[in-house]
Amino acid sequence: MAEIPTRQRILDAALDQFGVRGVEAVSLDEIARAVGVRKQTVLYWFPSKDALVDAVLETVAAELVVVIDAAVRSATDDPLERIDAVVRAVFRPAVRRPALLGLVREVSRLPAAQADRLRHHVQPLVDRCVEYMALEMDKGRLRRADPGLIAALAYATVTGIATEPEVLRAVDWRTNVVGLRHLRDELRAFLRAALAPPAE
Amino acid sequence: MAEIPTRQRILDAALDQFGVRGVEAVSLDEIARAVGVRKQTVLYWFPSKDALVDAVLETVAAELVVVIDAAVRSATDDPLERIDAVVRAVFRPAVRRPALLGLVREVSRLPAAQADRLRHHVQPLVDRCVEYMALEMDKGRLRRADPGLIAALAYATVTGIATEPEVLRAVDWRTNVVGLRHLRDELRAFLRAALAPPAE
DNA sequence: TGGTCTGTCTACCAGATGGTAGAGAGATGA
DNA sequence: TCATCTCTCTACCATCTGGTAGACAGACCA
Repeated sequence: MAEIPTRQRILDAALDQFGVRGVEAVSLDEIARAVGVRKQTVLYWFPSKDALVDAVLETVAAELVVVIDAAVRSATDDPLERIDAVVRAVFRPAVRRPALLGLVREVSRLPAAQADRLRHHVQPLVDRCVEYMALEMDKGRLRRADPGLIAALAYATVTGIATEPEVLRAVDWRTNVVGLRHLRDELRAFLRAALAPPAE
Repeated sequence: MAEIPTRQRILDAALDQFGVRGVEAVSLDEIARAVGVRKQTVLYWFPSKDALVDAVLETVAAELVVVIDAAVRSATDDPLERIDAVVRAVFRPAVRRPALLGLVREVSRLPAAQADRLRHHVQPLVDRCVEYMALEMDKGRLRRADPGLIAALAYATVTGIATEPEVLRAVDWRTNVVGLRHLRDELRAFLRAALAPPAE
């Protein structure tokens, strides 16, 4: 069994903790402890906490872009199908590892410089998405609305439901396999209804 | 002009900071500074940081319950109108003061005891909402789906869009009055489409 | 053999953190 | 007048924070 290099293990642990508890709330000592190493080893691989945050953001952004890109490409031409494919692709990793989207959410609390860097990674994806939606609205295959805000709203729905298990507990939802599939299907139906053009 | 008592000013400042930056990331010193008082004065009014967090959660929960309750009562019988009324009622304070819903979101990072306390406040509201939705689905006035998950999804959409200004910036949205009204209307249309029964 | 390079460590440090102890100023009431 | 109560303060404290300096052990290389 090949062992995972220290640097990667630090990145993993940092992603989990930052994403779940927030960047400011997590100390280098805690990350080091989770990895089974001393704080100074963390500082050897990443010269400062800021550098570590940057690296984590970079990997998350890259990963998300790849997953979403693949999903978009794999789906049929129909926009509702495409959106569906993206939801299915993002849903599993996101719910299994709330830290992933949790970290994306964390951006709004980050200092501007770091937020900008992450945005820089994701912006092309967003732009393409908005353009695409505008086009499909013109074709009458999506409900006519402000494409930018629609994209933001869809994002908010998916991210919110994936990062707030507490809310799901409040409505008595179960975390098992059946519950997961049920949630995913409700999410897909919800988005589909929200985005489909009105039946004529 | 009557001056606001210290205790209240501490609560206000704490709500803003906790909601925007996260509970763990905010120190008592920072709150004290924002109020214009020493940390020990904060600790005089609230014997510990935990006690302060509890108090803030309590006031937020109470406030939200009142606002939502009033909106529900003021609307007509139609469920889509009711939901619309709630969105309109929550939207203004939420977007003006992102800390409000930000703090609700913060619950998923809180220790279990505090999360439970907040849930205890909000649970009756949630239960009533879910029951009501189930009823209206039976009447065919809401799209048939799992009422609990639908409630959670609608919540995720509203909270997400109100607490993540970064996302709105990514789609080039403007924070002015026109932008605000536009956003509110798109949000209402989005939810309406997601919740309305399919046109027959 | 000796020297350099890599990765982890121990030993610190200055500053911030949540919290305790108790002084002192002003109002209130006997 | 004196005592008490209410509120805010200064002075501390142990612990934790991100970060520096440098020791040390093993691998690689001449």
